[in-house]
Amino acid sequence: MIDTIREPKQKRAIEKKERIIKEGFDLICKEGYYNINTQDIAKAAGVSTGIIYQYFNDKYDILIEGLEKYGDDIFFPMLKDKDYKLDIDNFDNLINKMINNYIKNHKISNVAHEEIMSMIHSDKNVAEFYYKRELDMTNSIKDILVSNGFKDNNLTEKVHIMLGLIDNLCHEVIYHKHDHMDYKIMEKLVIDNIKNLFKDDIK
Amino acid sequence: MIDTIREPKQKRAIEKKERIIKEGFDLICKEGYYNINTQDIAKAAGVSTGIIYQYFNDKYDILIEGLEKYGDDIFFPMLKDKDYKLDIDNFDNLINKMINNYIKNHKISNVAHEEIMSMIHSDKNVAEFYYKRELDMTNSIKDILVSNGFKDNNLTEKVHIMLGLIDNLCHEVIYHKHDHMDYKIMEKLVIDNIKNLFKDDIK
Amino acid sequence: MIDTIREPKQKRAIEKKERIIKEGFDLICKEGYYNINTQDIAKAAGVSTGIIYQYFNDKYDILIEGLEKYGDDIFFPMLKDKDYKLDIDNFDNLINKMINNYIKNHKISNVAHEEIMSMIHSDKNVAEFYYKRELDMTNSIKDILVSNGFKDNNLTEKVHIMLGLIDNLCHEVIYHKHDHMDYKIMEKLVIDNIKNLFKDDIK
Amino acid sequence: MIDTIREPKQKRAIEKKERIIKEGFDLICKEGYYNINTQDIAKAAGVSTGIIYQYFNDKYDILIEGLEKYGDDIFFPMLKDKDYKLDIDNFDNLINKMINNYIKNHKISNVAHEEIMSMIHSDKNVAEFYYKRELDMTNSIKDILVSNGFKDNNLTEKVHIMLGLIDNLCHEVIYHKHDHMDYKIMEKLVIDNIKNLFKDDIK
DNA sequence: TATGAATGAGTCTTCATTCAT
DNA sequence: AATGAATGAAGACTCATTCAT
Repeated sequence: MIDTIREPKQKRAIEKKERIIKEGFDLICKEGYYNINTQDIAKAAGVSTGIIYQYFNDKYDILIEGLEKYGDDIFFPMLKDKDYKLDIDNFDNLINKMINNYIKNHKISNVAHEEIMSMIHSDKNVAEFYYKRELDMTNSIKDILVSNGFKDNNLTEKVHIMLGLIDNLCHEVIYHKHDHMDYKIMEKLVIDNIKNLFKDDIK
Repeated sequence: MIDTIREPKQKRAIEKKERIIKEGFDLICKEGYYNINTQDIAKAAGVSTGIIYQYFNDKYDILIEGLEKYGDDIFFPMLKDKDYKLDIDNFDNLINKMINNYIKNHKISNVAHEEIMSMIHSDKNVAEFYYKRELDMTNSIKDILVSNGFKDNNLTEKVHIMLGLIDNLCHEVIYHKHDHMDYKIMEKLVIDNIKNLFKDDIK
Repeated sequence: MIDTIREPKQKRAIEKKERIIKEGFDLICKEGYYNINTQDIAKAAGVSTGIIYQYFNDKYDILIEGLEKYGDDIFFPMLKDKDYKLDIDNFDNLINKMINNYIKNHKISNVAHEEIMSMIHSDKNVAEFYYKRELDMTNSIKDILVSNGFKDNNLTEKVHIMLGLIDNLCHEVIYHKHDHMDYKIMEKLVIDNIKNLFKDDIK
Repeated sequence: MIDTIREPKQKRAIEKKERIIKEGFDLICKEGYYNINTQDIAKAAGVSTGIIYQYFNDKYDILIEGLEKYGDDIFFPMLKDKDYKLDIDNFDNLINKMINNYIKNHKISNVAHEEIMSMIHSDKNVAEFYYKRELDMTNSIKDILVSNGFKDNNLTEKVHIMLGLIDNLCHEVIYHKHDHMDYKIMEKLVIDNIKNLFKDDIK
């Protein structure tokens, strides 16, 4: 039949669509995609179930649009942070900033993080989104380094490894609670390692 | 609910329960927890749907028991590999062996890997299982190193970082296909990094 | 329910109502009453969904008004054909003309025909409409015959039977495709039969 | 996923499936396919909604299976009537018998008749079923005539026309109530016509 | 023990109709 | 008069779990 998805033009309608995405994505992140239903989303967004299907093809659509809209906030808020570019007076600063950012970030959207991470492993589109942004992030960091005088000697690969190290560290710090792991030491080791990684490129 | 779960005593009954765990876990890994139903599991195991509820509280139980029984095969097959302990004539060998193992392993149970990884991020019990085994693995490697003369200088933390590096590398190699990433280089960088990590401890 | 149906007075409003009837009836005929929705109709008519309910009580109303306005075009276009009256130089001509008309007619609005036929069998009002017009048609033919000198010897019944014969023939010719049926023969037989029917009345 | 339609093996299950078909088809015939829902059917059959989907792919399936099982009873009960073959002592008898049968038949399952007739015009599979059985009926009558000494001189076509005449007559008698139509006369005319149709073939 | 038929609450989605603007 | 956003009841269908045998 006729395509019934409407792109809202009016301000109120746009706000409503936004609200559905925001609240829907939020619920999905908090409770899990399979644990919430369209009625929950409608209720959370303060709309009727029907309206959802005028703005979205299906429940899955809400997830995807939510991801596009809020995914960066959860996974790569640095991508949006203009200041990021500026204050790399020394390398340690950058690393420290990144670690702190990652941790802060994980802590803020702890659950969301995990639920979406979950879908990265089970849903093609979510995975695609994530890996694309991960690459953006990698390139973004690389650019910062280059513009700070780093030699581009396999920089992409190095940055990618660095991000992995940081991500693992943060994940460990926040979730694992492997009791006998000394996170202060671990952080120091990771920083040393990153520095070693770039030792020949740094200006 | 009255607890009617029976622990099978007879050989045939035990085999039946095993079969449910094996086939059920297999299906869950291949298709995803939410994409298979108890009938599918029953059919695959060659039993009736009813019998499932004499051995398990619910569908979720099958996942958990499957994880306990087969989780190591998927995530940490090295833990069961006796030979692992023996042939570390030099450090490079160990690292190489681990990388190859990880990759082989990922490739063999690619889908299972991803589906369970997904649940690690959304299910507390699965996560708990995973992190516990990850620690076992860490300790196991640590023991190997110690018994090969490594100094225990924050060894736990170092091994953990190493495992993270390897895991990230392998994941990248197998899934990401970030086109412009040079994986040969990346592998070299990772190995160098690991060596740097242990540079003061190696005998 | 408060009766808020407005009979449009202004030219533009009248045109709008007409358009809803025309396009709505068209869609219903083409796709089936249950397969189109009011949004489809509104879109096809170039109006808003809301306005429909100012001119019609409900979706069903559109069908009925469409039927009244366009039903004859689909089922009994001869009723509107002025020339019909004139050129019956001989009886064979009339029969042939009718058969050809029926077939042409079926072919033109093939789908509409079937969809409305369907409703004749399931909807009282549609049935009523159809049978009334069928009677009009019968009487109209009867008048033509009488004005051409036929004796009125159970003419109504005979014309009715004739129309049934023609309708069946045409339906068979167009739809059935009963492979081993010889339609040329069938047509001849039907014509013979009709002639036999009127053998004592013809002038 | 795995195909879940079950063909019931146990007596009780078979009976249940039968009951769903019978009551479901009945409801569809009485109320119209679009006016009943699966819950109605389940309730009428004394089962749960879930069980329906173990025996049928969907609601539509019930219609089709009902048609296959009970369609003949509604449209062509003569096809099942063994006595039909025997007592054609004269032609008038056959015709009379057929007319009476048609009428009785229409009267018994009046509504069913109409609802299914409706679907013949809007659903391909229903149409296909009907036309196939109509042909069976035609051939069956033809065989009876041949075995009673009729010459096969375009017999198929003639029988088809005859059936059309009878069907129209009966339909008129039962539904139309065209007040000023004399059905006694009409019946006589139809019989005469049929006889004329076969005048050269009768023994 | 075991079967597999049966349950029915719960899911996503549609759409005639209403309502705020 | 007109718009089109919004409603929410209703529909088809699924599936973890229970139950009669």
